[in-house]
Amino acid sequence: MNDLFPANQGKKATIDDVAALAKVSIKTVSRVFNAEPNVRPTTRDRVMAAARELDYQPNLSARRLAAKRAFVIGLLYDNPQSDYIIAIQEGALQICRQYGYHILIHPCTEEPAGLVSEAVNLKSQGMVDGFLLSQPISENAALIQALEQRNIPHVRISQRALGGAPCISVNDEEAAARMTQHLIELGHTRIGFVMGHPDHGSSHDRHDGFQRAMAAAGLTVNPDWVEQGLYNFESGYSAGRRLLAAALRPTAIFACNDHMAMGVLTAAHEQGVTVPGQLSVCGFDDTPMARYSWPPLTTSRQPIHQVALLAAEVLLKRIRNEAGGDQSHLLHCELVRRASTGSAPG
Amino acid sequence: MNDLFPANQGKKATIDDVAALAKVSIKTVSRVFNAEPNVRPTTRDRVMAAARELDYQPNLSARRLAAKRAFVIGLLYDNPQSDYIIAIQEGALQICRQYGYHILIHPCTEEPAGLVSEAVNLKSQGMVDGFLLSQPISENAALIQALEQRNIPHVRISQRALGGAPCISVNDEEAAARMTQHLIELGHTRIGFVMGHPDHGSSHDRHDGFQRAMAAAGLTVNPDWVEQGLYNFESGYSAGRRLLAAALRPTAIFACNDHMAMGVLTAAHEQGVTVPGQLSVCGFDDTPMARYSWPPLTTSRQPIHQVALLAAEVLLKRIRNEAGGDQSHLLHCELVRRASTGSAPG
DNA sequence: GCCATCAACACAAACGCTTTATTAACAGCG
DNA sequence: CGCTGTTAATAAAGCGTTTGTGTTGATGGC
Repeated sequence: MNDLFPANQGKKATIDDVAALAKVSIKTVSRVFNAEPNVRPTTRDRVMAAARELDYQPNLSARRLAAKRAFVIGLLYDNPQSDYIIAIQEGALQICRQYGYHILIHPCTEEPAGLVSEAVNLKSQGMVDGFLLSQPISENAALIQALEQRNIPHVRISQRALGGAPCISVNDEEAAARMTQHLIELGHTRIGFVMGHPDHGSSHDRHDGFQRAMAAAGLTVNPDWVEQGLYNFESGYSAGRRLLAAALRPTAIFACNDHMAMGVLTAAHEQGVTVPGQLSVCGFDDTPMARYSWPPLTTSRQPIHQVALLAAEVLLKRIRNEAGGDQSHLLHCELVRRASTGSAPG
Repeated sequence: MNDLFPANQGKKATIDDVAALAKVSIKTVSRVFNAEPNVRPTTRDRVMAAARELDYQPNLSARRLAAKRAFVIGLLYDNPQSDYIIAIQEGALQICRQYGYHILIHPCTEEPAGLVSEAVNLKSQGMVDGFLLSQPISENAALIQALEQRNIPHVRISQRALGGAPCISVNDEEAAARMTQHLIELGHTRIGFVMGHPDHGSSHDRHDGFQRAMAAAGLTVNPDWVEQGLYNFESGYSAGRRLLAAALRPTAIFACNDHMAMGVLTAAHEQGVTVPGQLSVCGFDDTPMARYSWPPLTTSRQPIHQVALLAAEVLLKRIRNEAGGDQSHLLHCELVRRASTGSAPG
């Protein structure tokens, strides 16, 4: 800490102080701080020196008022999975810091009724410059339409194209097919599937991938072995119980996310079914939990961090009218083999 | 959606428009919107009606500049546990919304070197009005001192008193003693303990509680059965392996948090030690994961949500100079019995 | 009926920056 | 050397609030 006298006489320096000390007009100081052209290097240095000496910090409120920009992006989400949200927050923040922006979080835990007006107000009050929409709220048509109609910059993290805004997607279909193929390669033919929440686009994509891989291997999907889940532990648990209660039960269960896979594992443990001896179980997402379960869960790792980086970058470029502010991106998952999947019994 | 023409001719209404329509001065409009006294009810109604008609939204940037308040609080944290942070964010946000404030997140994942100046800048730039400090950064002496020295409002979530700011604490010592007592009541006398990260105050408090309860029951703490951990799965796993490798091993292991308890569970599973038949395991925190482990984990539920509510409320009162802005609070945990603890064998 | 009191409101000056014109400096060119 | 065009810097006008100082009309005590 070399700032023994950081609060210079208790008064914060303003742009006028800097201009006076550097013997230039305030506009020139503004130019320097906004990296605008038409400033001679020598002048620039003089301004910077003066700013440093006065410990000058541009007042953000004033900048915002004058420039009509907030230097803040809003992060909208209604996903209850902490790990996912935290990863998105961290990734987005990493980019924001590079651009000198900040993040305002806006979880929508309650009914989405007031959500649209809340979001619009946030923008019209000058709180934020745009929004990053995480799944599944990024698939809310009313919200997207409202943002689009008012020209509010936004970038969506979603598997579904919706409106004209850029969209950062993960190829869930492909990854689910890859996972199914992994089970098939282990010799499984009786494969059960636990679907995710029907409102999430990802749930359908993963199901599609499963179906495609099964068909490609010439295997039939037994409808009795396909259960509807809700992306949470409880739904996975009850789906697991139902699947394991069948007269002829599957030798492998592919749950659409890790939480449900954990539920399936618990159902198996309760009934004394060994994993992966008698039953292989796999999930999706590679949540931290997947490494800590017993046995550790085979799953598919989403590049969440990468998604967040891209989403924030595209949004900021969009806000700042830079190139690349309208590009969508498609990312891929990575299969993570752990101990919960093994060769088919018999 | 009843706002078919929300953007009234595309131009946002200002306080002048409202004043003109209501036939009062802008100062009066300001009074109404800030709930200040000296406005006749009839006048107030006229202003509100005009505001509604024009869909007036006070411009926050202008308010901030003029009032020198940001209507935003910063949330500082360096805790890697997503569930904890998300819970804190949600609780704090709940209170903030009541007061019309917002939250700016500021995780400090890297070295805390620049942290102090970052935080101070955030305040001096007018980005935030104060800070909510979560564990363990709330125990960073340099940061606390800097905030205190510059009179930056802050509230700490921590077990350790530090400086003069209000502190929201959880009685970890008591809860750990209660948990230990639970094991003793189940007949255990050979009880192992996995400590948390030495930098976290909570780790020491929980250890103290354990020691106290053991002493109170006339049991001796075998130093061979006390392992140092780091509050993560891996450290719990290796501590578990060491404890289970002992010639005479404990019949119960109390891990200082759920992550480490999961590690102990995995170590037990690997060695074929049945839980809770041969070994009881308990954790601390009641993370969502604890419900989903096998067997479900006995743990101690921290009132995280309550902590966040209180912390935000005290901070906002402090910022707004209301009563209660200097009160510290101490909350209590709740023992959550699940299947991972049972009677001592033999 | 007059002066003090007070509620209710008007006016104008900040707040600290960006932005739009505008002027000054400076080069190239015939 | 004067003309033009470009670059560097200035002056002044907002941005939409809050806030301090003034002003007015109504109330009440004597």
